[in-house]
Amino acid sequence: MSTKTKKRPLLTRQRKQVLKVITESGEHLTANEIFDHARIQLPGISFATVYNSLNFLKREGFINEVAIGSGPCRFDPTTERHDHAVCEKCGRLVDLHLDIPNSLLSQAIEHSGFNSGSVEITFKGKCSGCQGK
Amino acid sequence: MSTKTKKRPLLTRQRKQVLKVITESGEHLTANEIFDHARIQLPGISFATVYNSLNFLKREGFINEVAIGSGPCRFDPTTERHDHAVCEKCGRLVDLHLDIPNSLLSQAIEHSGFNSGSVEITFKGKCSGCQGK
DNA sequence: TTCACTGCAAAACGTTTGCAAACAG
DNA sequence: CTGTTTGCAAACGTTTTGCAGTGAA
Repeated sequence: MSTKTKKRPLLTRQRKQVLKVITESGEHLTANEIFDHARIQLPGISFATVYNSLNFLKREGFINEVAIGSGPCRFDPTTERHDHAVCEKCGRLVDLHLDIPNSLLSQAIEHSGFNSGSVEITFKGKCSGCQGK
Repeated sequence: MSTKTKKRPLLTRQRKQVLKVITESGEHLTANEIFDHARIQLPGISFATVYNSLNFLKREGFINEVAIGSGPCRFDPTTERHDHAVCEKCGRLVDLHLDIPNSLLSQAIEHSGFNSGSVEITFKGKCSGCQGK
């Protein structure tokens, strides 16, 4: 209930660049890859700043983090609710937009005892390139 | 289609112990926690062997790996299809058994272009202990 | 004997942190 | 001036690897 001034978002040059890399890539990049790409236009940027920016952007809701297995996290510019397909063979990660029935959401809330939240589906299968194997 | 002898499972003492710890804990332990617990009954067991065993058990389908955020992986003795609820505040992880409509599975297959696979739901919300915050 | 598994230590990897300098308000 | 962010390097926690020794068939 405070009337104090909100902490403002402060999108610095570095943070903007990190966000831009993620948004424009069309993929789900790792922190390392984001660093490499960001460095092209901002040669002085450091690793720590990339991680710092990623945490900031995550906290402020500009991006999402996607964890798969024990490997590095990937970052997703799509913040609206959506799902993922992961290839069990090669680890390929693809966005999906599935229709979640309301019954499923209420079932999840009921079974977990958690407060209302969001549902995310991970579909594990074999991508087109790995089907034969 | 081979008629060759299958590689036998080879459940050694160490691997059995790791599996036992995971199965009997009722939680989703990290590799570190599994090591600590396994050491009680098998004092000589090493870290590397725990990881080695975890990879073996994973590969052979005895356990599943659950990744959340950038933290350590957790291990799940439930290998049948099921879902998870993760608390966004404290990271608590709970098993769920939700009814997945067939339409959702076929939608996932269709949208992804992947071969048939399995669907896993992650429900993100606030657990009972974190609701007020 | 043979071959896979274990234990140990060290390395590799991903991520975070401490701190001084740079910067914005 | 004050507080935040940056860059650098070093630390940290997690996971993997190399290799000699052990143990089971």
